[in-house]
Amino acid sequence: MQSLQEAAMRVIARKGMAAATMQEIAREAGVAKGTIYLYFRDRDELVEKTFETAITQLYERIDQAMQSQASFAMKLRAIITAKLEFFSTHREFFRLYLSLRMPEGSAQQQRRQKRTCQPQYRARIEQMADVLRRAMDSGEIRRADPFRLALFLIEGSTAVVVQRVSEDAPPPESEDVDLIVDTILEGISLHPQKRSAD
Amino acid sequence: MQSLQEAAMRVIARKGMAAATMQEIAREAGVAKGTIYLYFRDRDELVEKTFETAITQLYERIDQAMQSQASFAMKLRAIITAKLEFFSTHREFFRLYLSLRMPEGSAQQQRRQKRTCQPQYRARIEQMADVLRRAMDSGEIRRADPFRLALFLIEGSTAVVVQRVSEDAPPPESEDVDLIVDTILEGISLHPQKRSAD
DNA sequence: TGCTTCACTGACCGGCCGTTCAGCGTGCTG
DNA sequence: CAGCACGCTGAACGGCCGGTCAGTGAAGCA
Repeated sequence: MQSLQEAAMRVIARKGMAAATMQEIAREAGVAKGTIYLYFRDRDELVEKTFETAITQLYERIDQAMQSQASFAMKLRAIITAKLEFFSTHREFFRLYLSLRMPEGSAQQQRRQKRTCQPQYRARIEQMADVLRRAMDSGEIRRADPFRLALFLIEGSTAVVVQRVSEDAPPPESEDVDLIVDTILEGISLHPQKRSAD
Repeated sequence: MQSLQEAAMRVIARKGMAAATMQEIAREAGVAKGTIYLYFRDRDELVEKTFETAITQLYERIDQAMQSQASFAMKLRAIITAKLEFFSTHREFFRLYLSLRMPEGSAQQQRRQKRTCQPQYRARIEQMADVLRRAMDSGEIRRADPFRLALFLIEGSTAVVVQRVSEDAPPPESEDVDLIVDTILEGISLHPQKRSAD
């Protein structure tokens, strides 16, 4: 049920994955603990389904952002913008996202995670790597290992989102988007002799 | 005791933070569970001390790398190299490092983490931000929020380390160092009209 | 050899939390 | 109104795990 997933997300956002108990999720949703088990087999399924519902929304946003742009630079900007915007309207989801990116929890939980959440994350990196690969082929960016570049880019920007989520009044999204996109595209070096031509 | 910390690190590397039980850490160290409590007050103290011992080594390496270099570009390269080298000889430590960077676990554990592990991580970002700030003042790099840049850089390179640690035969460190340093300094854009002058 | 010390042991305890299920109320049906 | 279906409840259960402490045995000593 919708409201159970929302409750789960809120509790996880507040307490963290490990400390979010079924009891508290039930209380947050205004039902008894047993009720959750009418809709989800166990805790893992609740968490997994909650993750999937939310991450699918993020992916749709990003896919959309990607397809509607021509040049690599514009695609990159659109992707980063979509990500920052998504997480500023879905702050609740962010902590769950962070927890499920990497394998944690008991061995049993890890097996289930491997089936669903991890592949989702991996697929997203592969997708970004593809975008990079195509941009390399078309000569828009220089050649480098696209998978590692994608990792660097995605995790770097995730770190900025972590910071934004923890701030009471984060700067406008466009500012952080500029910081990320400019750094990736142009780097941070100043070349006095070359730059004087600008 | 040394060997208890090493055992803890190995078990956490194998099973993950949440699934690493005192029982298994004791078995790994070849002692009884109760023995651990002769040297550490509780599980949290064991984990915390283990983390501190290892992270201090990493910091020493990085401090050393930083001080022995003049230009920002060389400093950056030295820092990234130190990080990659450290984690390829201390793979065991990496999973613990990942787990304690960000707050997780029960509310009680989080309080303890906040006292020791989190500040360590935060301090490292501040340190990097300082290096960036000085490079901006000296005109070596362009101006941008140094703290966010530091976050981006550190987490981006951590992501590359995650990948390296999971690979059976990662490429030589220098290759990944080049990828990271070049991306940060010069970006990934190709500017056909400008580059033709190279 | 008998006594003391002390590092170490591991069975046990208590609490926590995911999971279950007998039972309850509500509303519909005949 | 009796009978039934059904969504929901929450006390109880069981397993797990961190933490404890009475006990063990080896080593040192007189």
